Amino acid sequence: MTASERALLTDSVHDALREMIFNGELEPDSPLSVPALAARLNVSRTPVREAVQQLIYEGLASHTRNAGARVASLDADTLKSVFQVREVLDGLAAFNAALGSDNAAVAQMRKMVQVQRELLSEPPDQRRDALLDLQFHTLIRDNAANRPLSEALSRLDGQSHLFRSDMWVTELNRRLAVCEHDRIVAAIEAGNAAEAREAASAHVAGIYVRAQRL
Amino acid sequence: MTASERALLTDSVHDALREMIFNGELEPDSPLSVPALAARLNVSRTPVREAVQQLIYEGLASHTRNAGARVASLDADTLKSVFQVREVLDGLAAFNAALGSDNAAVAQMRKMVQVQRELLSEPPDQRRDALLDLQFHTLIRDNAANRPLSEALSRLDGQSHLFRSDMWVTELNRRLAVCEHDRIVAAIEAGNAAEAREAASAHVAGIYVRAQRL
DNA sequence: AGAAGCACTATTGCATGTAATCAAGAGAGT
DNA sequence: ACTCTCTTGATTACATGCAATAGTGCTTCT
Repeated sequence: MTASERALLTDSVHDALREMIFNGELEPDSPLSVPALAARLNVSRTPVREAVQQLIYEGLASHTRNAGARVASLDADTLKSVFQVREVLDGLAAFNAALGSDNAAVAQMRKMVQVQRELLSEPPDQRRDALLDLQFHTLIRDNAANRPLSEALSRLDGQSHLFRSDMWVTELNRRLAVCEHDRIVAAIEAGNAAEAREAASAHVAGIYVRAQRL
Repeated sequence: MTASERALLTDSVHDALREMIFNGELEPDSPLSVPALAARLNVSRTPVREAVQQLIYEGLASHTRNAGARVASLDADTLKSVFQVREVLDGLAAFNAALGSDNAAVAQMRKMVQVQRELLSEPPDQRRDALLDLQFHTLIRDNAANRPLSEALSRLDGQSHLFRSDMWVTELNRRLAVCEHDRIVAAIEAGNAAEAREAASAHVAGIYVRAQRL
């Protein structure tokens, strides 16, 4: 046993900042002042600086020379680009998952969709619903057995979730999402890779199209 | 004019390290000791540390807790994964480029392929040929008008070029590469997006398959 | 009033100090 | 010879110091 299993400070800070961003505690375009955050989180500037750089790398923050970083805000063009890439990569992830998932993994997917379906009868909760959706997509790409793919998708998902609007919680979209997730899982369970790819791509495209009409 | 247009030290170091890695000066699995590199490059440890972290983000180095970083080495599985993702992303880039490239861009592409064709009559030079190939692919994705796509591809290209073997310089592969590049450019010039995607995907797949039989 | 210049403050980018930690090799015991 | 322990040396992870720089608000001039 290597004694210290304590997490790196940098990573804790990174997680904390991610959380703040997704919470809305740090809104898009908020400045990310290293000294201020260091004081707020009771750590020195170094781990904060490194965490902020990770955010920049992930596309969750942007940086300008000698002017520090701010939380990224997605303009319409970038959003479109992100979803265009997700369309093919989520498709690929589903394709691979259809070839590689074992029964346990499929069962977990089914369970997640089931949870979402049951929540349809309850009032919408944007945070919760977005988190569930994120977890579902994460589960699929984890079964794609392709690390570079997972990492790329992870960044794109993060950027997607920067864009949070009321649209995500309309009844129509919640129902459609469950329906589309169902189709993806069914294809994966059947081992039908081509269908899984098509279903996942269509799902991502659908999310984007529905986001367009606010 | 904002006075100082001098590049950030961190970025210079980052570029220097990339260069060393692609040169073979730093071979895969070489340790990246921050103090040693700092001394070698005559800068303090901070910019080196940050540059190394950028390499890690890019997938050009890997890191283990309290043990520092080393230059990444691609095992067969990872290489396969990288190429699987490149297959769809380079396809998407070509698709977009076919829709968005202006005449000047197409002319530049044509010129690059022409240069490669002319070099066929000269003896192979792995460094030069790999660089040309990289530039060609970069040119196409720059015309895809999709920043997230470019960034993802940039990382994957970097990882691809970590894997450098004699295979790249066989006569057969050089000829096939020119031929395939030609097909891509032709499709882009014709504005035939579907064909461009297919051509680019096939090209990437071809590179991988040929790399397999060493 | 509006523009231009200026001093001030906060922050960055880089340098360096330091305790904790790990890898590696010497030496002792079996 | 083999393993185990311990020391040694190097390195990381984090803290902090500091000069240079960008933004901010005030003052002054037109």
